[in-house]
Amino acid sequence: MVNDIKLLSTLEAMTGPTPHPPTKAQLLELVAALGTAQWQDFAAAAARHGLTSVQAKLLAQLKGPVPMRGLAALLLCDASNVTGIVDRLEARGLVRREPDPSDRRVKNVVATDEGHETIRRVRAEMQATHSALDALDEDERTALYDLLARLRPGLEHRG
Amino acid sequence: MVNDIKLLSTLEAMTGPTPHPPTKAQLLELVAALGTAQWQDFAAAAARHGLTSVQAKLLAQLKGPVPMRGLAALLLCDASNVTGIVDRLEARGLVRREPDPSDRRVKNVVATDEGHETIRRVRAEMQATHSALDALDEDERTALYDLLARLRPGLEHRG
DNA sequence: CGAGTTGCTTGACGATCTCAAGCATCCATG
DNA sequence: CATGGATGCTTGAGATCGTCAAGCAACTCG
Repeated sequence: MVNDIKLLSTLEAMTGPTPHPPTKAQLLELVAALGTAQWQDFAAAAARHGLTSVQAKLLAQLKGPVPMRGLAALLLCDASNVTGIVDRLEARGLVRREPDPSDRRVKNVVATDEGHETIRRVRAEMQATHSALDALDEDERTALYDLLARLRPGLEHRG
Repeated sequence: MVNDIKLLSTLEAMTGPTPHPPTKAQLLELVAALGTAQWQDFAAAAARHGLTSVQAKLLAQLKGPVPMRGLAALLLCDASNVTGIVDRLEARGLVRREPDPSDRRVKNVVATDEGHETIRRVRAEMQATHSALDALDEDERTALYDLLARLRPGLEHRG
């Protein structure tokens, strides 16, 4: 593919010389470092609102009503763990437990207005992440998005 | 920059049509999802070796001797927290505390041979991450590396 | 109806995390 | 040198997070 040569040289011109293609290990390390940095940015923003990162992560899942069991699946943890997290969020009025009309065993968790507003602010206050993305222009963001989208299938479908 | 147009069209040719540039929110969500997936891949690999993710993360920092204080800075947590984590790693022979020759207050933490070997295996067993990266060819990996490297400054230098 | 399954909670226990206190060691200033 | 203030680490209290086992209520199927 001839264009790939151009792509490579273009990027080298933008970012300084790339010492040949990166090792898989180097790429892995970079991905890990950025993932960690972004998570800490998220945790810090959540802490400013008196939330732990786990509480904020749970709150972020609540676009609609979600049963406890579903939250456990989303967070990849035991259902009994979700009970405690929701307890604390509910005690602060950020979340509500509603009975499921079609199955009386199920309790659906819903974010209150204050809950929605809080998680919206947390996302908005991830300054490090926002400013990092601002360093890219529109074409670069598109390129990044496409590359990351190609990584998704491999990472999500796991045992 | 004329070349960016070529870059964009090249990537579109490789990845299929992109429905216009992604929202910052979409990109953010994708980055978050992949960061989470990679972290869980890491945690699962660590668990197979009887390590918690935090223990594995600490072990991953030990290319050389690092004082307790330095570990606290790297992990962005309180020094008293590091004490407990190192205690448990030391009890399993993965890590050693050595006195610092130039400052008797300091204890340097060093990975034992078994510690190095364990973290090496954990990295090698991150199957989901490895197979995700295998989906990219060499030029794409280079492009991804360069784009991520440009994100680094914004994310790392934080207050 | 009865046996098995599923959804949630509870209790026990360990790991992680922070804060306040404490001890030993440095270091800077007099 | 002496001493007061930093600095590095540990300890203990207390909260959250995470798992597992056990229990109860409700659903499902025969």
